[in-house]
Amino acid sequence: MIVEDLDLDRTLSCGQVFRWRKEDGLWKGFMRNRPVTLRQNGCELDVSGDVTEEDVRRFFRTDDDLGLIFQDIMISSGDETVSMILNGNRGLRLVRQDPWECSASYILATFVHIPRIETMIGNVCRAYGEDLGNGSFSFPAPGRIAGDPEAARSCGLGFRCERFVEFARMVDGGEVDFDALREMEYERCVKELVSLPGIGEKVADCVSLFALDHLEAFPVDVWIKRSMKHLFGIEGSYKAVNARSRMLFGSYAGYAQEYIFLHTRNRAKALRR
DNA sequence: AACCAGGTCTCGA
DNA sequence: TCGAGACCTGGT
Repeated sequence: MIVEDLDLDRTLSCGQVFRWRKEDGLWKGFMRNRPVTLRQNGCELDVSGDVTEEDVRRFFRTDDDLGLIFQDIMISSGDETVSMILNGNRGLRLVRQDPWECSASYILATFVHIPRIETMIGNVCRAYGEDLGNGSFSFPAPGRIAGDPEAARSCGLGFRCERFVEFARMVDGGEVDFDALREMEYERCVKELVSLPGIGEKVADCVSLFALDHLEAFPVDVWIKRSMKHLFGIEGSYKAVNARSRMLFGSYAGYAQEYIFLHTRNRAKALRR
């Protein structure tokens, strides 16, 4: 299939997803919880796996017009540094993740390095998920975890275990309405999410942005915190940095966030040589 | 072989 | 609201 304005490497290695890997030129991961392999040459995208073209377009948010989004961010910020960062990393796209998997994963992503996050998620999939063959497992439905909370203890989740299980219970019990969260406005969505176990301001922003279509969400992790101070002189509490950044970048602040994250990480990598 | 981490929670000011 | 301290444990 043909997909414009998509750079697989930038999109899948900028830290928004945890279950994608590049193996000899091929990107292997999941869409709709099914194994998918991707190969890209320019605009041509070869997809193998039990998913439709529509699934792929939905995942990569191909309706998001990067040209328009860049324009909007530039009108809002009017900053040359931003322009350079956006154009230097064009093709990076936000992806649309499943809300349950996204929130459950980010609950595990607290106070640990990324490699360990991936290990924890892998353990959870192996313990509760469906065996899909070739050593790959699906991300388990919340009911699987709620039905056997003991099995979570051997997944190496540490102090996140309780939060993770309790959250799974609530989702399984229908206490979390992701569709409603998607429909309501960003600020209220965050407010609701933060009231759930294991979800603080940062995770709430990640879920809002990566799974619930709130493109103005602006997750502030340690890296973004440093970048915002360095590049734009924005610092302070989470709320302060989040609010000022959204003010600076506008309705698509979330896209700006991903671009800044990738830019900063690439620059840090280059600097190590 | 110690060290430290995509943050959340709790509590006091 | 804000800041400070505690927090499992495994990659590096």
